[in-house]
Amino acid sequence: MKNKIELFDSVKRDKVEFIPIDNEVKIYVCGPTVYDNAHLGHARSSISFDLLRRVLLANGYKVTFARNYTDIDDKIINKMAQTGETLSEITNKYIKSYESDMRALNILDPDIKPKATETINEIAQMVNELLIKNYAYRTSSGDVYFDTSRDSEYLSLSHRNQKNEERESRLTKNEEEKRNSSDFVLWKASQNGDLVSFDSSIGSGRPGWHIECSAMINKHLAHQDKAYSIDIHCGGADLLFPHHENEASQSRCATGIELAKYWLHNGFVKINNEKMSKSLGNSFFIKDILQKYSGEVIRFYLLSTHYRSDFNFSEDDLIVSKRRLDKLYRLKKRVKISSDTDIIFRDKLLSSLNDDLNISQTLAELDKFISEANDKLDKKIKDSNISNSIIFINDLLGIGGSDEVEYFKFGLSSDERIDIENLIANRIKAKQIKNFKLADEIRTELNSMNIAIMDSINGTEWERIE
RNA sequence: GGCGGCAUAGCCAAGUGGUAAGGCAGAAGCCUGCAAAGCUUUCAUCCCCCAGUUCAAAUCUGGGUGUCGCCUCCA
Repeated sequence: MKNKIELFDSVKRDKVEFIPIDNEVKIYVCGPTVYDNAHLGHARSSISFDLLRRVLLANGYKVTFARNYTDIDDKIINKMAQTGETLSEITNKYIKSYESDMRALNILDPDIKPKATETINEIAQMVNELLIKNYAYRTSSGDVYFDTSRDSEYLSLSHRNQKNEERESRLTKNEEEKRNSSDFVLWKASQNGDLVSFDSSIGSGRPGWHIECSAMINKHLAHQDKAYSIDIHCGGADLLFPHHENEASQSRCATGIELAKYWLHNGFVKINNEKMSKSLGNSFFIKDILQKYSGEVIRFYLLSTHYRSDFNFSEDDLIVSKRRLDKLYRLKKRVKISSDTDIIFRDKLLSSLNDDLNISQTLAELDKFISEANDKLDKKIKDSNISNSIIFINDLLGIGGSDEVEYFKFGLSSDERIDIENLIANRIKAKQIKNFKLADEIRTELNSMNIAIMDSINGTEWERIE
């Protein structure tokens, strides 16, 4: 018997009990379009659904987790025109960079990482299926559009109404033949001068954006004989419409079954209370922030706010958040890692996360655990569960797994470390001859280098502070 | 214009009917040569405003204000 898990389903707009379709939980996350480095918004999304995955695993579920790469897109083609690089040169570069960022953030690697360019056949098949079933039509240029008026369930995902969608009329030249303004492109036929095109059973061209996710899910994950193709479909809140609406619609029409049983969306990362985005010029690349703080510190910071809330990023708050993580590592320094399981603590951490990933309560339990563990160590009460709990924390939250000494020395060169160690050695000598004035001067000097020191019976420890 | 989110202490942030978790900062104490770290205690008579339902509301209902977002590519 599994514990009860509740998740907020964006479609039902309510918390609902999670009941998997089958023994194996199938999750699909909309991944990045690989035309540039990943920013903090990508980090937030990845961390949110990495937590979901870890929570399901900790509850004893078998999970198959897929995250795609959109590696064919107009923005990539624009980049090709700008830089003269080939499609794969650009996409490989940014996929590599993305995966490096994800590793730094301690994101579990997906089981499946499909690419649009490796799914062309399946995309063409699905488009063809939609054409045959008359859910799609060709325009004179050869483009294929999805006819949204043919799906009575269209807009049921995002709860919009058709009238308002139809008021829009921002049509490009190729879109003038659309039957409905909300119709979207499934396949763009090759035109003279196109930098990229693929041969397929429906002719030469390239896929539209939405169709790739439907095709990838169908190829890699989907149940064929259930009420839903997959259990959980995740992505940023900005993808709910039109991306997920369109995905759901075309999948429903092509396969006859609903795409996902649950839809989860994470909130935005904001800067100065505005959504972080390329167009506003207020986005931060993950790799740039990694120069200054470890991936684990960034992970912990982004993890600390509930995944559905908007997250207002500030470096000051990041530092405050780090101080909280520091405590876990100071505790880790005090204990030797061994084994055994504290079932009660484990259940406490997990039960709050089982309530729509309530991280805030989980972290309160974590703080309590650290405080009680320190108290026991102060009082020399033996508790073999402490070290084991730290291991569980890392399994569940992806924090606390680094080396506890190295953690406090992030970003310092070996020369700098030697200087610090020398100063500390001099201070210990001064203390031994009771020259406290000199000892305090050295401590002040270390403080000015952003180094904090802690005397203990085991000698002097030091930490880099922000 | 349509649809939606959010509004809790100096800051960050849980809590969706039973009388305000947790973290940071602040204050006091223990410890320390002094510190730091750690531990203990303390720190919102009140949850944007108004009205209503209820024995009881931060939590439900109605109205209002502010703010962010989706409706074009976006995690």
